[in-house]
Amino acid sequence: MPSKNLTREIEVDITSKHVINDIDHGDNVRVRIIASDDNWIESDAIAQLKKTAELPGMKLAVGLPDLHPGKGQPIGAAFVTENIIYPHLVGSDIGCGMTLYEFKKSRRKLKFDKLEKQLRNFESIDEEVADCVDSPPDLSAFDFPNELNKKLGTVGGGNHFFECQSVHEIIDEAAFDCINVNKNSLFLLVHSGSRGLGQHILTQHVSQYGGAGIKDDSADQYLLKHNFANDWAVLNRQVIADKIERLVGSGLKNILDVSHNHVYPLSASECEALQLNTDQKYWIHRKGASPSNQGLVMIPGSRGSLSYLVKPVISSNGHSAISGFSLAHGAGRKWKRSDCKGRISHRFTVKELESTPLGSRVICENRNLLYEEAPQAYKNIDGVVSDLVDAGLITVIASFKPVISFKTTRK
DNA sequence: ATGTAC
Repeated sequence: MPSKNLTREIEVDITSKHVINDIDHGDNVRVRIIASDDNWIESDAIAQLKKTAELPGMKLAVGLPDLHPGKGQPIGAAFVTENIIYPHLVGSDIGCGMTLYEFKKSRRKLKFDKLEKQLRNFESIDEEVADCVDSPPDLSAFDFPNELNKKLGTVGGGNHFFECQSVHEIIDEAAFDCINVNKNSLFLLVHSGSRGLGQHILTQHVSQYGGAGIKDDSADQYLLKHNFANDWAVLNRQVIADKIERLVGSGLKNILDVSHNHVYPLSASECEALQLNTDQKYWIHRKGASPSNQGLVMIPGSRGSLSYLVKPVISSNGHSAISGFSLAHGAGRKWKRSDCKGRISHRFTVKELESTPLGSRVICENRNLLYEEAPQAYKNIDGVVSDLVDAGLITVIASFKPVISFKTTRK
């Protein structure tokens, strides 16, 4: 693969703006986009990244190769702040992420026609499964509404999905061997989050404090709720897998779980790697960005393309500070949701959209979602992954091919 | 993304 010019770096001087809340932000903020010149990124997303970088206490704003516009702040971005936390930069789906499993039942015994039929029953057991989760999170600890736990084990809408996959190509044999899975197995990738809970927490926070950030010495309540939502999201993905185990009659072995919407403190060595004053406290906000400092990461493409299992590069001075210890979380949208129906419905029939060029099947009874999540609505994952490779942030272990993608059986 | 908001 030819080496490309990477990292368009923009220095934004915000010294004269926004002196609020006793937070000194006299230093320049660094705004960085990790993308090659041939990776098209919407100008709105770059404008949102720069705008967000002007928030008080901001030290570093990184756009990953899947950067695209969001609601006010961009998606596919990581933000390092000093002594302040911004709940709206985490967003409403706190703890949203990816979990990868290996089906224990051998691939030969998993017939795809039968598997599809079994998975089509996924939502018919929503209630009974949610009601018998072994140790449901204690919502009363924060006065959260009891109904929230009824969503445990549900996928949700938007870009959420689960997908059965097979190994397409192993690029790094040694690293693949370390994962201790069979290359002939079927795999399950689950993408979901904290459903109504994260939404509730953000709404509650905004109604109490407005859109401003919180100084971290008074952020305990938010952080406790945020951590609760992260745990809830991890459990949600686990319960989704439990349902699939039950429907398919195969065990599932967990390989990795990675959240891409959260805020966490940076360690002392990470602060040092970013050349930040270690007397202060620094926070990494990730909005649609995977951590590069927590082990292996799965970067899925659209339902019509490959997903990549990658190993973050650990540089001599720790994990890669250049990207704010973060990676792309997916391909990134190319088209706005509202544009998809108009662009796609006259080109493809529903039947055509229910399978993909890679031969996989799509379970999505909701017409709008079928258009909004069509492969054409997303950028090419290969370019996103090669940008991360060329930036020295990852090495690729293996690629995975979709077999069955599940969105919803509800109209 | 959300048992949305118009």
